[in-house]
Parts: sequence; C-alpha cells; structure tokens
Amino acid sequence: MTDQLDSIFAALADPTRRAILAMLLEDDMAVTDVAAPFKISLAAISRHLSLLADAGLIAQEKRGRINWCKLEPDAMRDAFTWMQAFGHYAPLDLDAFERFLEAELNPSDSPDPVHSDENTLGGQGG
Amino acid sequence: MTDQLDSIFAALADPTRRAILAMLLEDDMAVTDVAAPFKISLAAISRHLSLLADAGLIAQEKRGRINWCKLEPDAMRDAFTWMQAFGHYAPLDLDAFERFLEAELNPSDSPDPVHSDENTLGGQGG
DNA sequence: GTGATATTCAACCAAATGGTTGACGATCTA
DNA sequence: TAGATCGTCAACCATTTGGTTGAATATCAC
Repeated sequence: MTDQLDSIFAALADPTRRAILAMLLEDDMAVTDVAAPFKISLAAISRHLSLLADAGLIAQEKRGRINWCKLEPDAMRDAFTWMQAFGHYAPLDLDAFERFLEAELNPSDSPDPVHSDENTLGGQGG
Repeated sequence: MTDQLDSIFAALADPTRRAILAMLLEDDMAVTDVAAPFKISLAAISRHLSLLADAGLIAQEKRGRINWCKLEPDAMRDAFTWMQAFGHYAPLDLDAFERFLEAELNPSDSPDPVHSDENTLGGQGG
C-alpha cells in the first residue's frame, strides 16, 4: 500500500508525465496524439504512459491499432489524502491550478503540448 | 516553478522521506533523533533531510551542534493544488491519513519509527 | 586541550530512470 | 498481398538515486 504512494508520487515527479495528465484532463487520446506535441521519441512517450498506467493514473484500452489513454483521477486520491493532513489547505483553487497548466504546458524549454485558452476543465468523460 | 513540483513530488516518492515528514508532524527533531528508528546510516538520513530541505518541505536550523528539522507544510500547497483539480476529492479525511501513518510508519520491512497510538496530529509547534 | 557527540562530506557502488535507435507485431487501406 | 500506420520491445547509454564507509568539521563537556 505504501508502494502505491511511491509509484504515484514518482509518476507525478516528471514534468512530461504531468503534462500528459493535464492533456488527458481534456479528453481521451491515442498514444500517437499524446506524443505529437513533445520533442522526445514516441517510444519514450510510450514508456511514460506505461509508467502512468502502472501507477494507476491512466487506463489504456486498445481498440484496433489505437491504444486509447484515459485519465483515472481516482488513483490520485490516496496521495491527495496523504498530503492533505500536512496543512489545512484551502478547498479547490481552480485559478491556481490553471496557472500551473499555463506554466507546465507552455514553458519555454518544453513542447507546448496544448493551448489552454479553451478552458475545458472537468471534461473527462466517465 | 515547474521545477518546484518536480522536487516536491520526487521528495514525496520515497517511503523513508514520507516517514520522516510524518515524524516531524509530531514535533521538531534533531538529525540524530530523526535517524534513530531507521536501519540505514545517519549519513543517508542526513542526505534525505537535505533533499527535503532543498524541496522546501522542511527547514533546518543549526543551534550549537544540533541541526533542528522542522516541517514546512506550506511547501506542499502547490503540489496539493496541482493534484486537486484532477478529482473533486473530499475535504480532509483524517481517518484515512492515520491509516497511512500506520502503514508507512509500521510496515514489516521498515524501521517502526514511531508508534502512533499517541494521536497527536496537528501538534507541530512553530 | 582532550575526548565525546552531532553532522556533513567525499569516494565509491549498484540499481533505477529517461533518453535514443532499430526491429518487430498488429491493424488498417489500397 | 503490399504498404502505411500504430505502438511496443530490446539493446544500449548517460545521469541520477540511494545506499555504504571513513574522514573531516564543529560544538559541547570535562
């Protein structure tokens, strides 16, 4: 059970993986489409996705030759609970989160995976 | 700024470091006392503490030959905010957190750093 | 000053991580 | 069937990580 926290936090410690999760917040995506905005190879993205799937943060489902990636936000709950007791943080601050999206998805050294003026947060289909 | 999330999540990805943070939740501690319950060397603990300090999760203050370690829960806020938008998680579930403490502080393969029947959560003095 | 205590530093090592490239299996399309 | 597309796998490489031990530094106690 502590292994799960290990893998969740480790998965979140990489900016590419966090960017991928943010992309999947908007919609389910094929591996190739996930990879498209990044400078690194498709194989590298594929491995990031495997790691995210191992951590339970995404689910992958192969239909035909397309491997669909879908966010599993529930997997974050335990890690979230763990952190929560360290400070009595304010409930959801969506402004702050959107600032993160800006910073993580559009940094100068990174691939600008999506533009965030669409503002479709919460659009993950069950 | 995205570097900060990297280092926070990476710091939290190690069970020894999470156990240390949980210990510091109860009280400020000297490096030697932090290290006492663990099987690994003092030098290793010292490096874990440096890493936690670099991430901003603890502050260290040397008084005499004692290097006091103090939790800095505010450093977790950004990471917390980042996670929060992925699910509309319930507000503070202290029961769940205490189950984590049990699991992380008393696993069979780990050093049993503290016993948690004291139940002094929130007792970090400034 | 001498010695014990508290802590960090440096050198070293094994394993994990994150990237690459090229080959491969599967699936769609012509 | 042939060829393009989707995605993973395997081998390789450099860097980071987490541990070790022994030496070094700084402070406290005598």
